[in-house]
Amino acid sequence: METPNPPLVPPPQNNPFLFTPSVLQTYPLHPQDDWGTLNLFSPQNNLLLTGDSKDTVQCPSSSSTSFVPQSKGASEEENRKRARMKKTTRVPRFAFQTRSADDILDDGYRWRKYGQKAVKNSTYPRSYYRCTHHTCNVKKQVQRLSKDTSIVVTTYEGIHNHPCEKLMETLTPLLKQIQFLASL
DNA sequence: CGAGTTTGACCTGCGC
DNA sequence: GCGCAGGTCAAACTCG
Repeated sequence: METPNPPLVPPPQNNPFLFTPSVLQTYPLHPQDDWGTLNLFSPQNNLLLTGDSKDTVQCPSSSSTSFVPQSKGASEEENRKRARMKKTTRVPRFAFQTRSADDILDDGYRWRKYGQKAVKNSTYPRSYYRCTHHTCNVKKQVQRLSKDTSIVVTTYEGIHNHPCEKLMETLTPLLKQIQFLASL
C-alpha cells in the first residue's frame, strides 16, 4: 500500500523538543495508524510530530512539584487520593516516530531510566524514562517497532517546566559575554 | 561517591 | 473474581 506524505505544517512555536537532525529521518505515518491524525512535520529537525489519538493521558499534574509516586508504604487513603488525581488531571502526550539506529534521541534534556518492560506482540522491550530535573514530571517511553526495526517510537508525557539544558549550555557563555559587554 | 541502569516484584486497570 | 498486560518502584549494580 502507498504511504501518503504527511501534511507540511510548521512545528508549534513552543515545541520543546530539539533533536539532533543527524540521527533522524522523517517517517511518513499512515493516517489510519493508532497514533492519530495530527501530523506536524518539521523540515528543520527532520522529524514527524504526531498528536496522540487520545490527545491527552491521565496522570498526575505536571505542574505539581510535590507529587509523590504511589508506594508500598503509602496508606490506602493516600493511594485513593492519587487515583483521584489520575482521573481529574491530564497532561498532553506527543508521539514521535523516527528512523534511527539509536534508541535514545538527543532532545536536549536529561533522562533517567526507571523501567523496562517486554510488550506483547513486540520483539523489543519498552523503556520508561523520567526527566531528571527535580521539579519536572515529564516522562517518555521509547520502543522500537518490531515490524520495522529501524523505527523508534518515542512518546512524551507532559511539558517541561524548565529550560532545555543543552540550549542553556550553549546560551550561557553568550549571555555572560553580553552581560560583560553591557557592563563596560 | 553520586548518578544512572538493570531487573524482579509489585500495583492497577481492564476485559472476560 | 481472575488473569493478563502495562506501568512503576526500589534494591542492587555499574560506571565515571
